[in-house]
Amino acid sequence: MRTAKPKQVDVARVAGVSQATVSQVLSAKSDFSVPLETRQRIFDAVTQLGYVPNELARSLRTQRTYTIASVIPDIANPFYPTFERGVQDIAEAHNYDLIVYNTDGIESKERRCLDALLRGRVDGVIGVFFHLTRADLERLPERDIALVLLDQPRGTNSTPVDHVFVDNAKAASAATTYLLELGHERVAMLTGQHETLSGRVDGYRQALAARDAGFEPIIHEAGDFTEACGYSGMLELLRRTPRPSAVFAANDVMAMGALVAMREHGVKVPEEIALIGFDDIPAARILTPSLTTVSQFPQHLGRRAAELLMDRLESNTPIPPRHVELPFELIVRESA
Amino acid sequence: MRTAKPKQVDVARVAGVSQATVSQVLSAKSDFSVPLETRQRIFDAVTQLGYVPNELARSLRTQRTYTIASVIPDIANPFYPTFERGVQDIAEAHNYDLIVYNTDGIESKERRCLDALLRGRVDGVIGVFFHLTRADLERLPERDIALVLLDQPRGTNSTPVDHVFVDNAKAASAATTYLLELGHERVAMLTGQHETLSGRVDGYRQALAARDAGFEPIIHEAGDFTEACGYSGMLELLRRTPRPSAVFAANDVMAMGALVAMREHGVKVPEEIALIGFDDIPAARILTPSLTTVSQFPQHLGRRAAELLMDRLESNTPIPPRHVELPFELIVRESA
DNA sequence: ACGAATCACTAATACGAATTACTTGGCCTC
DNA sequence: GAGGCCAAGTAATTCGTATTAGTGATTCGT
Repeated sequence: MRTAKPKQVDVARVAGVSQATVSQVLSAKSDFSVPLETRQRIFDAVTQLGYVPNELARSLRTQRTYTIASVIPDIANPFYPTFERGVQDIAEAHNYDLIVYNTDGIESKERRCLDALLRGRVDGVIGVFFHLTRADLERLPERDIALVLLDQPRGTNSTPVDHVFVDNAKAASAATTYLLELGHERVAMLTGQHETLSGRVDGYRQALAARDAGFEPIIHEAGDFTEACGYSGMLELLRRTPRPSAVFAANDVMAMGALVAMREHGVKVPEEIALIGFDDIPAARILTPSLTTVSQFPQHLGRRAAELLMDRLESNTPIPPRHVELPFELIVRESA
Repeated sequence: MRTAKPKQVDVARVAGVSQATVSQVLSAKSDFSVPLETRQRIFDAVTQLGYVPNELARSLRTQRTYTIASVIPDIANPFYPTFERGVQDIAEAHNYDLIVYNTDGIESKERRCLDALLRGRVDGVIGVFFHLTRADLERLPERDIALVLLDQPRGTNSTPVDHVFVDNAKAASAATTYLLELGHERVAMLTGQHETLSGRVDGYRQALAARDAGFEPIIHEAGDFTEACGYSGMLELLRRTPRPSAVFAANDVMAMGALVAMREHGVKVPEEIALIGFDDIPAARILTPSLTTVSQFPQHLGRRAAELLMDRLESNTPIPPRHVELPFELIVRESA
């Protein structure tokens, strides 16, 4: 049986050349002249031994890992799989591997994750961070790890950090305005605690203010943006008198919970209470009633983020920070 | 400004010791005696310089990467995010990172993926492979890369490859039997081309045979197990005379498509045609009517697979191959 | 025919940490 | 006061590949 893990020296021995030559031929940089006959001997030795290069050693030497990381709250949140798929597709096309971290939006996990990322195993990071500060994150570019954030840029920054984002406030405002234009007189917002999606709440407020809605914002904060919270939050809203005539949920998952709550209480959607979500998760289209929602085109978002990262990784001149705003779209279906 | 990437030698210089000592102290193996005072000097130097260990170098030396890979068809298929989450949770608890590969169930991608995995960047793999042969996959353990397959074991094997699986045939048979027991006289199966989920078709056939159903299997193969195929496949089934009285879809995604098709054609579910899916994806519960389906407990599946892998990685004695069958459950909801 | 240029290749080193084998000095014991 | 032992380290090597600086042999130009 052949030796378990042949390396370049072994190939070299079999082919009757030096390890350096093997490296030259295999990495195909081609600015070295090696006659075809010798190349062939090397390739033969490679197949004979079943040689496979060791990426660790290569990466250590070249300082390139051809791996990127993506940091998200939770892959089980239906917004992210599509997003990840976008990232993957671009990464794969450039021959990069993808490491995924779930932070659950928890500070300690974000921090652990940052530590791991600093240890040199990835060339770049695409991330959603809720707790880490600008200063925390800048440690990445300081160590030559490219960074693309999925977030609205705050302030001007000099460090090379790219941002890809959808203007959440604008989008939320559009959704709210749509409800107001339908003639709703009490539009409530159903959101989670924590400022995570605060842009959406801002947009809701702005829309009410801008159209002089004639009622105070009704903002119900229920837990952590899960379906269960959407459910319980909606129950609370149903208890209010007067009931809201429309509900804008901070995301589709909460909207789903709200829908279940209303279904159980025999509340007709949209006749009695209209409902709008945010994200256009795959299930939104299939629900009954199908969910009117705001799409951020997650796959596109992922692709775009990955493209920025790839640009940065493959450019040999420094690139100034770029802020890419991507479009949203209000997808009108049955629920509002 | 401090130097961009301090290494152990830099720490050593500042602390006034040798690099070897720094390594000893930081890796905390503790069989070396280093007085507290020296340790403290080293830790101080670490914080002063902002030293972060380089995992690549460490991995090259120790032959451990603390990274595992998970190979799945498509993270955007709603079965997998939950599964991945299970894997992640266990991996994270053991301080392992996770690389995700999507193969789309395509042979070329599976092969590329295998090549990447052989390059030494991961300690272990959890995978779903449709095309690679036993011989292909055995190259992993041969190179000391642990392997857990999500698949029914075929034949006996001597190489240390673990299997975690749900008996698809048994589960499909249970679903079909349930429909038969409801009194359905023409139960059709809606599946995709390709043998991917053939166990489920087998189960369907077995159930019909076992109960002497009195009608020929009605198996409609439509494309690649996507919602679109479920939709078009269901349209075909609706055109048949007589129509089936119940449909068993090979997975929930197809069932969703089928549901849409029936909704559009005014077919009442389950009154006119009953519907059962497979997988219990998160949306199944929320659909109208909610979907009766077979759950494989994907998160549990992921956790179990990861646990087997961790066992193998952390044991220093060889472990014989293990075959773990996990339970399924027929979740009865409204659609059947 | 002589230096220059080119070809085909190699020796040596670096990447950053882990690890093994060894050194040094002090103390204790008999 | 010889021998042994322990504490507190260090020098040197290793992991597997990429890369730089060369080397000896041949060919070319004039």
